[in-house]
Amino acid sequence: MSSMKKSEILKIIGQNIKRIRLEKGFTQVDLVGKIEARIDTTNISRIEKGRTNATIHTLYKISQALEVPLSEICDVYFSESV
Amino acid sequence: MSSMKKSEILKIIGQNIKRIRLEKGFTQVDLVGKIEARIDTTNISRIEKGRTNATIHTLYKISQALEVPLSEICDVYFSESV
DNA sequence: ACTTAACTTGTCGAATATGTCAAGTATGAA
DNA sequence: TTCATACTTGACATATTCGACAAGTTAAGT
Repeated sequence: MSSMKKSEILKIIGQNIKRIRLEKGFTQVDLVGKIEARIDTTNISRIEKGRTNATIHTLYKISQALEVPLSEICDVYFSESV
Repeated sequence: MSSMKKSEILKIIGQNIKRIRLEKGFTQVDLVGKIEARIDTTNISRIEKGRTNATIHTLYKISQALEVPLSEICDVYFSESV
């Protein structure tokens, strides 16, 4: 399990975001409202679905809205055997 | 310190990567050689310098080459007071 | 001074992320 | 059924990433 495919990474990131968002009881619209920086539900939906390879700044904005560290969103398993 | 500017985030991410890379004694060329996935030193340099808003997949590839979890690269301080 | 290695930076083209808008789906309540 | 809320998806325009190549810079060693 040395390196995951791109689609797998994106899916995991998206699942992380959706899981945290639901745990906190937020809707996608809530997230958009919580941050001054521009972002919209279309993109959030696509990221949660793993359909888009988000930039780190977009993920940072989402982490701010979710009130979690960016690193929590980026929590993808790691294997030492590269 | 509720939300950092885009340029600040990118700079921190870049510093993380460069610090880890140097700690491990790798050159940028080393990194490129360590992963089968295509990536080049031009982009690594720009990311380390905070000049480019990298996608999560690119950062993942770099994390693989650095042999650290993606979340370590994405370690940006978090403030509860959003 | 010269060479080499490591890194930076500019440019180019192709691919794609993002915001915006519109339309569609799903669910639940009245 | 009707309405509202939440989410998804497609299309479009704009901006930017990313790989590539070339050229420039910096630092260390001989």
